[in-house]
Amino acid sequence: MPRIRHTTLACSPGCTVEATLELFGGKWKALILYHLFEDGVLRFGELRRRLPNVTQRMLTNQLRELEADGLVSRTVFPEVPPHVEYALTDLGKTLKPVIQALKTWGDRYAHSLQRNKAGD
Amino acid sequence: MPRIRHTTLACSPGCTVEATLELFGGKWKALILYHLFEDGVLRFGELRRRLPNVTQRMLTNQLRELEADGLVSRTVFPEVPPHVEYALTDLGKTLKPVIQALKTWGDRYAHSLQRNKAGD
DNA sequence: GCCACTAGTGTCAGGAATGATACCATGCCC
DNA sequence: GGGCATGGTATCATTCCTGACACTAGTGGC
Repeated sequence: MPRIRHTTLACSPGCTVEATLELFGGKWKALILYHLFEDGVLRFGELRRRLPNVTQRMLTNQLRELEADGLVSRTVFPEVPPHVEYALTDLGKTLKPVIQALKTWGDRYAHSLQRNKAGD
Repeated sequence: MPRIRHTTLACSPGCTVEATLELFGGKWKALILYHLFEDGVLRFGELRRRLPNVTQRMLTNQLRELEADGLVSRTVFPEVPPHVEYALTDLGKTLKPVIQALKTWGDRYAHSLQRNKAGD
């Protein structure tokens, strides 16, 4: 996914599908959004704990992109040690049905998938 | 997204979100699925015409992966010149609400996106 | 002084994803 | 025989994504 950068929005019909997908096509973005939907506001460290397989650098990266796309807000509290909170923006919250659809499908049909199961 | 290969399904809650995403995280898979939803059955060449920016190799590739995941069926007619038809499987059809959710969101909020608009 | 804590950043390297290009088979038409 | 059409493959190069690792700042605690 991501990995994916589209050039224009004026391509084929259904291109908005692609455009939407790019927003959370990043390897961990959907998961980040999911946790933010669950928990509301999360600090950087809390996110790290919820996503143990994600490198610090990757997490920062994905969060920055989500922020740049206006889906996630980043609030810095000028304290020591640092304190940063991440939350969904209003725009980000509108993605809830989309993420929900992904999760619903996954919960229901994940077992139907053949390929990745055994070897992977 | 692609490009993304997850290792286990038994990670965090919400992992099914990721798992689902991997199915059409490939650069063009969502678009392929979208066109199959629209048109039902499509020949290889018809898909190519609908996705002009996709290389032949990429299209083949993505179709093979969709087939491997059981979302798309491939029917070869032993004729000359070759004739191959692609269609959604029953499992593939269950993805409709998901793709629909992506499209609905995209149609409604695409204009709200800042980043990719101008320069990109 | 030394270490720890939080939220990062910088650099490097490996590998996967993607694109460009050329090539193949076969039957038909001229 | 030459060219066209369809649905691919093979090979190569490149770009991009991702991960590992080390490093930073400022304050508090020992």
